[in-house]
This record gives sequence, C-alpha cells and structure tokens, in this order.
Amino acid sequence: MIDQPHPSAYITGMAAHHHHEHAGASLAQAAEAALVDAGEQWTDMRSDIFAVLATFEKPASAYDIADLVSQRRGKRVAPNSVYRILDLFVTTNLARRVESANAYIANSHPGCLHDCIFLICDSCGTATHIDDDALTMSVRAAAEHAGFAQVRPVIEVRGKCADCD
Amino acid sequence: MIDQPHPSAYITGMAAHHHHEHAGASLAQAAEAALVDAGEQWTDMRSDIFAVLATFEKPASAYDIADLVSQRRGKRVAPNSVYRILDLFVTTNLARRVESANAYIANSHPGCLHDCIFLICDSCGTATHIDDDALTMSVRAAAEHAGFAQVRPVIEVRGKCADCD
DNA sequence: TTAGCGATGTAATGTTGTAACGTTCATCGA
DNA sequence: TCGATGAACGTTACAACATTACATCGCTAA
Ligand SMILES: [Zn+2]
Ligand SMILES: [Zn+2]
Ligand SMILES: [Zn+2]
Ligand SMILES: [Zn+2]
Repeated sequence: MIDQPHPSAYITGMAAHHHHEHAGASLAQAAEAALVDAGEQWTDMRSDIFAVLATFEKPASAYDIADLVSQRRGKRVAPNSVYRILDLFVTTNLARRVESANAYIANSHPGCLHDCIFLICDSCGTATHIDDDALTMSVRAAAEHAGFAQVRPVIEVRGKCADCD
Repeated sequence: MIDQPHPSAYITGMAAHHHHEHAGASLAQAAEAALVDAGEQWTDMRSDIFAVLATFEKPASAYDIADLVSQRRGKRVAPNSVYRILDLFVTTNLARRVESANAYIANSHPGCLHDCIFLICDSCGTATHIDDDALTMSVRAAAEHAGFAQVRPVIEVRGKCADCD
C-alpha cells in the first residue's frame, strides 16, 4: 500500500470537481474513510494525530503535534512517531506539508485529489487555501513541457492576510 | 537599505522582459552590479559566497556553502555568517531560497525582478527554472483576490527531470 | 504454536536555523 | 589626534526540524 496516485488521476479526476470542504467531525470521518479506502488502518494513534492536526488554524510542526498528542494521551509521544504518521497522511492525501513553513495542515477535502494553493500569512501564520484547477494544471503543464515527469507542484503564497494587512 | 521591492514593480516591470540568463563571470559581475545598485557593499566574503553558490547545479544548503567557503578561504566560516549573507542575497534578488529543499540557488538574472518557477528533480536534485509571467501573475492575482497583500509566491515543482525519468 | 507483519516505542544522531554578543575596521566630526 | 558611530564579520550557544536503527507489542496465517 501507500502508493502515490497515478498522475493521470489528476487529469481525469479534475474536470467535474466539487471541492467540498469538510470540518470538525465530518472531516475526521472523511479522513478515516479515505485512509481505510487506501487500505490503511485507522488506529487510535492516527485518529488522535489527525484530530490534533485538524484543530490547528495554522500549519503545525511535527513537534507541536507531538506535544499536544502527548498531553491528550497522558504519555509522551515522540516526534518520530508523529513524522511517521504525518508522512502516511501526506501520502494518502489526508494532510499536506506546507514547505515554506516546515509544517503540516489537515486536508479539508481528503479523498479529493488535486493541487491546492496555500496562502500563509507572515504575520498571524494562519493558512487558507484556494482551489484553482486551471491554474495548477497550467503549472503542471509548464513543468511537463520542460521535460519533468511525475510532477508534484508546490504552490504557496506568503503575504499578509486580510485581517493583518 | 535592504527594502523589499514594491509589489507594483512586478506589475510594471513585467510587460517587456528579457529574462536574460547570465552564467560564470558574467553572472558574478551582474550580481555585484545589482548588489551595489541596491546600496550594499560587494565584500570579499560576499563575493566568495556568491561564487561558491553559483557553482552549484542543485540548491545548496547554507552548511554546504559554509564548508566550501571555509576551504576556499582556509579558515572556518560559520553557517551563521553564511545565513546572514544569503538572507541579504535573497532580499536583493541575487539568490533565491528553494523552500521545498531548505536550500539556496543563485539567481541567474539578478536585477531582473519576477517570480520564478523552480523545477527540482527528486532523483538528482538539480534545479532548473521557468519564467512564465502570465502564470505567476495569475497566482499573485488569485492570492490578492483572496485578500492577501504583499504577496510572495513560492512556486516549485518537484518531480523527475528529463535525464532521470 | 510460532513465524511474519504492521504499528508503535525508544534512543541516538543529523540537519537546518537563530539569538546574543564581541571584534574589527572605516568614517567623521570635535 | 581622539572618541563616536555604524557596517561587516566572528564566536558561541542553542533551538527547531528531521531521520536512522533497532526494540517491542499484538494480531493472524501457516
Ligand atoms: Zn477539491
Ligand atoms: Zn494574518
Ligand atoms: Zn527574467
Ligand atoms: Zn534528475
């Protein structure tokens, strides 16, 4: 298990797309469904880590998560274990890594395969995300035109959010 | 000194744009000119760090650079010092930070203000770059439409380059 | 039963980034 | 000449992020 989705899935799956955003219990449920669907187990540890991750408004570092999960379980959970599960989440599309922040964010639409554009505020740290398939497909196309294959776009925009501006 | 260029500079400076790529001595010369133009000094240390940075085909970590510059000077240069100067380079557009690699790359067209799309090969690590102003301006526009200001796009594509594919 | 396997625990270590403060050197006005 | 100022760089220490290797536990197929 834990295979990367085939690139073509992006092409075909993109045309008619809802981009339905989950939140709260609905999100956890969708995440569990997506993980099980990928042939992976929804364990207590994974459930806790996802729950903690989903409470964050800002991208959370693995260490942030480790601290909170440790509290929640009343027993130290090492960053190591958190990284393992975050990697799984990223691979199965339950979470995204925000490269410009060395941190992770829950995917508000697990099971929905597409490239997201993340907006991260330099002041307050909050992250929101835009779905613009035309734009992200153009980026993919440009990279592929340059001879790249198996592309994975990283599109993030740093700046000041409306509240902090 | 060391001011961020005003966002509007991107708009106005973009229409008629050459995207001339420098290399080797020409690049170092262009970098020096750009730095001096920004009101900063072109010191021996900065010259050495830029020279080392420019030899890399792949994004170079500050520590990589520190090692090579230490060799070149026959005296230990702490990563700290390298970071200081890399930050200056990034601010003045002599270098770019590749967020998805925690590393830096010399800007092949210093003095030329625009967003670059970096392509980084997951296998060999080499980085190339595409200039597609229509695309990058669309990303800026999307972020601004979402209420973001002073935006700084981070557009990178991970994948397999033509050689490694 | 027990061999295998997936998930998690533990410990150690490696890599990347920052903070605080000291030294050197050029410039400049008194 | 002298002391003040400020930029560049040095030194040390530490914080934050990430990986590696190996151990343990519990489940289940042979
Ligand atoms: Zn969607
Ligand atoms: Zn904000
Ligand atoms: Zn250009
Ligand atoms: Zn390659």
